[in-house]
Amino acid sequence: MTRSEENYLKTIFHLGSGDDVSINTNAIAEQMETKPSSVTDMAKKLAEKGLVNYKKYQGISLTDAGVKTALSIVRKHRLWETFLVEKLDFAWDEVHEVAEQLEHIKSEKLIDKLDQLLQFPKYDPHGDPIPGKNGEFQEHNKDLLSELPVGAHGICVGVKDSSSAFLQYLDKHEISIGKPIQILGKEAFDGSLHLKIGEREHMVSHQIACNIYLK
Amino acid sequence: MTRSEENYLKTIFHLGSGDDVSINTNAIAEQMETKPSSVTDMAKKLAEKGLVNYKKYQGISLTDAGVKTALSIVRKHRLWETFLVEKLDFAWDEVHEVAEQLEHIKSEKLIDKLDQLLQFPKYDPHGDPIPGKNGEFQEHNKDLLSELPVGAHGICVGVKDSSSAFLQYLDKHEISIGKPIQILGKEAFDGSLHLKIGEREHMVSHQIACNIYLK
DNA sequence: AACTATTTTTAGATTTGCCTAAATTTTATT
DNA sequence: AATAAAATTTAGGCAAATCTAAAAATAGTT
Ligand SMILES: [Mn+2]
Ligand SMILES: [Mn+2]
Ligand SMILES: [Mn+2]
Ligand SMILES: [Mn+2]
Repeated sequence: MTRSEENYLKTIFHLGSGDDVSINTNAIAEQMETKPSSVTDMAKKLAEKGLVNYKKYQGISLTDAGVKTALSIVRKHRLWETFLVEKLDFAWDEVHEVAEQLEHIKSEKLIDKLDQLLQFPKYDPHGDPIPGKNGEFQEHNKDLLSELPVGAHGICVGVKDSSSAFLQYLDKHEISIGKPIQILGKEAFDGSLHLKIGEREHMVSHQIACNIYLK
Repeated sequence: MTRSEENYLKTIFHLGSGDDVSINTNAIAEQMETKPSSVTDMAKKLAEKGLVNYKKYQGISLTDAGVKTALSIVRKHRLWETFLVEKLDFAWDEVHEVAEQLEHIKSEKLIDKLDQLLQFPKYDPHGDPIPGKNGEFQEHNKDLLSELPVGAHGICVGVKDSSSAFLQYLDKHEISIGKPIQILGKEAFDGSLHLKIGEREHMVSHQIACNIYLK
């Protein structure tokens, strides 16, 4: 399994939300910052190896073997991100790029030992579930802040957007995983929310609310 | 800097013992398990980038920039090996392969933080010195067991051969870094040594003695 | 249904790193 | 010094992963 193949599988997995939905060539190309023709080439190769279902012009989906492989890469990615934050004091907006590299290291023992060192974490620094050795994982049953009614309250358990810019915005406004959040009011005009975050009160735009998960 | 380029620089560095000795094309090819013609190709590329001195048929040596790059890769390799042993309970004969992959991860912050987590180690699990951020390192002033006279004693501070087979031999005979060793006698015929290792006595062949460093 | 726009695939080229086989240069031996 | 052996380089080619440009298929619109 080459690094490129692994990255394609992971991208297809994420675009399909793990289910075996059929994904567009263009969507994959955009996500991977490559050209559709390159995606077609790789689709053929992965189909050859039994990792994706591919019929010309019909889109691409992962086979069971493909899902299994994708999950093992996601597992590595999220374990490494957790390691970087927990053991090396990285901020949660600094880990993704490095984990993109580390996820391709080939050593079963390494990842098992890492899991053990971290005491078998269930969620990564962004609240995303970490698949176990056999691919099983527990997704929080969470809701987008933007979809909850006024008066709702809960604990922040994750973020949808993991970009550095968004995470730094959250840091600046002291929003982090584990923080209790209550919706005090909603602006009808633009959907912006009046929140109570811990002890403080804050206004956040609709766009922000669309990227915060509450439980 | 590609992974392949980094591996060539590291190999040239090791074959030249760090000095700017001129290395044979064939020696590099053998060490890297590749063909001499591939080495020639890479020599041209690295020379182009100012990392090696290369004139046709004259052998290859590292420039100052090349040494600096090689040292930074060696630093990463040895820090990762130390991490694997100290934090993930790998045996010293299991770390090299994985470190071969990890040494190519690109993140200055990662390696600095790893260094810190390990409390700035000076030597790796095989007794080899770990270069600092600026390439400086302290080599033990050590001697090969095979070159010491009868009666000599000291502490095992390193191994020359880091192969799994050799390290497992040492484990089996309870020879490890830090162990006191004394030469009780030497067999004139085959150069094998009668040793006191800790509290035990052992015979080791000349070949073994050629791969253990004492201080 | 016919036409247009979009998506997707094909064809052909490029780069990196490697290979084999042949040519060249250097080194060792008569 | 001539010749043989060994080391090294060149020439040409291949596979992976990408690209551009053109062709083909699908989807959307009058
Ligand atoms: Mn990530
Ligand atoms: Mn990746
Ligand atoms: Mn090593
Ligand atoms: Mn390497």
